[in-house]
Amino acid sequence: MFDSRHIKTFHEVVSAGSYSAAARALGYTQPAVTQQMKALERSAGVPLFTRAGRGLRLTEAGEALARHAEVILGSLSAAQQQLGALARLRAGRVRICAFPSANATLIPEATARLLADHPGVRVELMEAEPPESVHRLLRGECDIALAFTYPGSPGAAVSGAENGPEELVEIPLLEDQLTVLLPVGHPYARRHAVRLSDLTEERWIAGCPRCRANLLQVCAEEGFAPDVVFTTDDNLAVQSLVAAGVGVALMPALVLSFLSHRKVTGRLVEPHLRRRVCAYVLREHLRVPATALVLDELRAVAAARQGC
Amino acid sequence: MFDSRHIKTFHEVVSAGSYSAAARALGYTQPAVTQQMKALERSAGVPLFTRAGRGLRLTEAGEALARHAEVILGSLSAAQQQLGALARLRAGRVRICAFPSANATLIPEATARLLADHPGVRVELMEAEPPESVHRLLRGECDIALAFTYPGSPGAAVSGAENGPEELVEIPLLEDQLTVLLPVGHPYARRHAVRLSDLTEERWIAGCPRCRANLLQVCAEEGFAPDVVFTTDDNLAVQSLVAAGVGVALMPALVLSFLSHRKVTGRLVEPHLRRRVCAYVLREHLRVPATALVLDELRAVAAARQGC
DNA sequence: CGACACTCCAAATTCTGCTTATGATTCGAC
DNA sequence: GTCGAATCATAAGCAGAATTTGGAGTGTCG
Repeated sequence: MFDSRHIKTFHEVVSAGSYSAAARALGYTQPAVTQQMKALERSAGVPLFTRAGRGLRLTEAGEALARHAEVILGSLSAAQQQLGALARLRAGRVRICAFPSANATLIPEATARLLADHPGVRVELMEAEPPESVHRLLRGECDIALAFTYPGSPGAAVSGAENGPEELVEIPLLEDQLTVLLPVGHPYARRHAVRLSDLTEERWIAGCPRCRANLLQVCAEEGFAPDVVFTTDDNLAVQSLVAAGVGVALMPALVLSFLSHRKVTGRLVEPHLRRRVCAYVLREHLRVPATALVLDELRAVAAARQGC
Repeated sequence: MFDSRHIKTFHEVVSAGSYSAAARALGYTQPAVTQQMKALERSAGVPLFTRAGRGLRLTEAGEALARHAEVILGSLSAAQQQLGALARLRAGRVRICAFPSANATLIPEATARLLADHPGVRVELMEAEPPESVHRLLRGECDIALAFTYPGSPGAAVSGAENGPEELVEIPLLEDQLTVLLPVGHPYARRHAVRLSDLTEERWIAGCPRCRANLLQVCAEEGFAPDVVFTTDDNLAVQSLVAAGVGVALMPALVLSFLSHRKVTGRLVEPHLRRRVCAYVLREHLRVPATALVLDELRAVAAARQGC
């Protein structure tokens, strides 16, 4: 097996025309080049050079190796260039798995920022609800998972049993305030904030399973069991159901920011309820430049939104 | 610049699926592989692997490098194979520059032997008279030069002034007896040997310039100046001229062996005259397997002919 | 004929890389 | 759940390699 350094030096010797010139070009001393070429000839088993007065001449084997050297150094250079592009964020692919409301808010904004500065980085997006997204991360099907957790719930992070092997890293992005979604004609629709305990007699519309579980829990903490008459994980359906007067619903502010219906309004709820939106990534993937970059953008976007 | 050994190990790790398996396959210990891959990731600037429980998974950069590794190792292997073929005499090209009578005798015989055992070796033949053939050798236009020298003449070897720089090596092949070519009707045509001093009154046909010079010299040593009525370096013409009775000629036995004319005969000459046929090669070229092989074959052919 | 440039040679130093030994971790089996 | 096999990471030690340094010979050019 030839040493790529020897090949490189050999190629330089051939194009420079002398050992000394090659040594100067490569930052070696001349004896180093002499020894490298000697080692190369040894591993080739055939002389490569013939001395011709002041210059040197290639033997048949030398001519052959010179041709191969072009190819070898070319493919080495191509590999180096491609990996360099990945390292310097001129290329890269990041697979994100997020829940629907993040896909509609954080992800597009972060992607827009990303493409502005690093047009070579590609994003692949897939959708999954919190428990599943982390599983996909652990299965290697995505690089970043976005999930939300309700306080008191087991937490999406460690829901995958042990997190020791894969070293799952949790990156808090924002605290998403929960609002109560009311039809505009509702008696509390003009209040600034609504006490949850004032809604014990309402009919409720519940969202995704974990949202529904959270609803039941916070109501239980307030001392009542909500009358859930409808359950759907389609936020648009929830909004329409509320508008139609079927019932009220808890709705994260993140979702409200991209839904709007003339007949519904979101009000802050007392006590303050919220869900934590976090990004998850395998610790080893933090060293992947493109992944780290997307995480930075997500953090920036979340911080900006938190500020509002 | 990637180290080709690292690329090879990386490729083995990818196909074997683990560091340990790659180490076993390559004859390394496991920590050696760990260090090599660490160094490779350092020079790549990007992580290449992600640990997935017992196995490992490639990152995007790792996938890219794995694809390049195929190409790199392929071209390295191709180079090694071609140089190996040259070293093991499965391929090779030898350029020989010889004088006409060698081209008609020694060269074909040696080439026949050569091709029998080493069909991959190619011979390129060019023709030149002794002074010129060595010059071509020094100019790198051929690998082996065949030349003849007459005793007492300056010698073809050092005729190129200094032989220090290029280290010209002289390899004696055979001692070529000179004969005198007589028409069959000549009074001495039946004698076993003819004394040169008996031919003082003959008309002479001279060959190439150096042959002519040799003729003049040997005659002078016998105390007479030959009456040269014709000069040509065409041996066939010489033979015909002798057959036509124009004169007599000195003719090396090597030439006689492939010329034959009913009306002429070659007789040994007294005193014994001969020319030395030698091969010349640059000392460095002795290490080129194909060149050395051809020299061996030439030596063998010459020795066989000498024995006759 | 002298000066410069190039190469080779030999020795010493610095270095990189491999190995051995040890510890931590994970997966499979009982 | 626990034991055992296997894997990887780390540290220390050592050997071999590669480079640099210093010196000499040689050809080339002015």
